[in-house]
Amino acid sequence: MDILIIEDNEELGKLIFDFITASGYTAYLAGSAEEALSKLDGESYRLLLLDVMLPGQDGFSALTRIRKKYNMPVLMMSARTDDDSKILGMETGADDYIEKPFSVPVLLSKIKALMRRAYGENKNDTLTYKNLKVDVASRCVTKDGKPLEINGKEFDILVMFMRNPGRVLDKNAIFDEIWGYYSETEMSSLNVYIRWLREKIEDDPKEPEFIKTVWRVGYKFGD
Amino acid sequence: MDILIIEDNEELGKLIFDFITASGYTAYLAGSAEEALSKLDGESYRLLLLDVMLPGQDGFSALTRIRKKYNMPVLMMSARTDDDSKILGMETGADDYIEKPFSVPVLLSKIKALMRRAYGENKNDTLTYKNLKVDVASRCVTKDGKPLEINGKEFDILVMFMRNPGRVLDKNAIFDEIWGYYSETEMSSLNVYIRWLREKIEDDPKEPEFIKTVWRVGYKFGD
DNA sequence: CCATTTCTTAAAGATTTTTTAAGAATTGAT
DNA sequence: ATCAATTCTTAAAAAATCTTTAAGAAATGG
Repeated sequence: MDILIIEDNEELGKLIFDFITASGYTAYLAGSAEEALSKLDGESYRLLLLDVMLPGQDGFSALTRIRKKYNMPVLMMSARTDDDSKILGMETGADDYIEKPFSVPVLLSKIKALMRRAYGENKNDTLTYKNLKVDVASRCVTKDGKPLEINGKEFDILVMFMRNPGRVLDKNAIFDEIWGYYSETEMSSLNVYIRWLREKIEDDPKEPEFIKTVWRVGYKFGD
Repeated sequence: MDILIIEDNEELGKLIFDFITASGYTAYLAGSAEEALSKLDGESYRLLLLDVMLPGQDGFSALTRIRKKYNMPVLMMSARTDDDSKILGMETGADDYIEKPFSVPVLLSKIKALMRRAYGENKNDTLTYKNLKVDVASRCVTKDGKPLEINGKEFDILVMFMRNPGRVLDKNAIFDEIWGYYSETEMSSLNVYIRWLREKIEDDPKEPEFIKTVWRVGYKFGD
C-alpha cells in the first residue's frame, strides 16, 4: 500500500481516496486513529495523510503515537487557518502540512514531493517486451537496440502498457492514469496518441503487433 | 556515538532520537545538563543537540561549561521566538540554532551541514564524465584539463548532474535538492541556471551535448 | 445488410514549456 | 562605502507538445 488516509469525515475521506487512487497510488482509508494504528500494524504504508481533527484522539497525539513506531513521511491536513496546528504538527513530526480546503493538484504535488524526498526516484527499472526496451530512469526507448524518439505523453502511455503486458487496459483507466481523473481533456486525444505511438514502435502501424485495439474497451499491449 | 541529544521533554526527545537514528546516525538521549556532562566524560560525541530550556541549569550555562572541555559542533534548540536566546546561544559557543517547532528535514539538514563543516566533506570525490572533471572538495571544474569558472548554484547543479549521469532528473527533484523544498524561489530560475551552465560547459549551448532537455519532465545529463 | 457506433488518420490550431536576454536585487569582499 | 559577483525575476520569442476537428474506415448489433 502506498498511502494511508486518516480522515473521519467519511465523505471527504472517500473523495480524497478516489483522487489518490485515480492518480495511480494504492490507498486505504481509516476513519480514526485507532483504525489507523491497527492498519499500520498489519501492513506497511509509504506515506500517511493525517487529518488534524479526529474523533476521540486528535491528529497530533495520534501522530506522536505513530512516530514511536513508524517513520514514513506524514502529511497533515487541517481546517484551522491559524498557524498553531501547523506548528504543533511540525513539532510532533509531520513532514508537511496542507490547509483545508485544498485543491487536488496541490495535494497530489505535496504527496509526490514527499514520496520523492523519502524514497528518491525509485522507478529506475528497465521494462522489456520482445525487442522493445524502455528505460524509465533515462526515458530511453530502443527497438532492436536502435533508439526511438518517444517523448511526453507517448512515453508515459508506453510505460503504462509495458507495465501491463497482455492485459486489456480500459480507455478510461489509461486516460485517468495519464491525464488524471479530473482532467477535462477529450478522450479522443488518447486515440491520437495511440496512433502516434504505433507510428513509432510498430513495424506496420496498420497491422499493429504491440498495441492491439480492443473494441469498445481499450487497448492491449502484446500478449 | 554521533550525536548527544540534551532535551528534558522526554516525549520530544524520544521523537528527535528516533528521527536522528532513523537517518543513520547513532545517538544518545540525555535529560539534563548533568547527565550530558557525565555522558560526555565517558564517550566522545561528534555533535551536540542542546535544548535551551533545561531543568536546574539552562542550556546556555550548560553550553558554557561544556565548551571549557569540548569543542564539537553544538546545535541549540529553543522554543523562544525572540532573538535573545539565539544571540545568547551563539555567544556562548553554539554553532547553529534551530527554533522550535522545527520540521524534521530542517533539523537533519542542519545536522548534516554542521557535520560537514566540522569533519569535512565526506564526499571529496572527483566526478568525471567524458572530458569533464569535477573536484567536489575544491569545487574545481575542468574540461579537457582546462579550468572552467563554475561557482555557486551552477556548480551545485552540475554536481547533481554528474552524480546522476544518464538519468532524467525531474525539475522538482533538482529544485528541492538545490534550493530546498521550502524555498520560495521561482522554478524558472532553474531554467536560467541551466542556460548559464550550458554556456560554460557545452561546446555549442544551442546544441547541448551534456545537459539535454526532457520536455515536461526535466533534464538529463549525458547518456 | 444496414444503421450505428467506435476507431483511425491527418492536419491545423491552441497551449504549454523552455529558452533567451536583460536587468534588478542581493550578497560578499575590499 | 563601493564594486564585483552572484542570485533571482521577468518578459518575449521560440520550440515542442497537446488538443481538437473532421472525414473516412472498421466493427457491431440488430
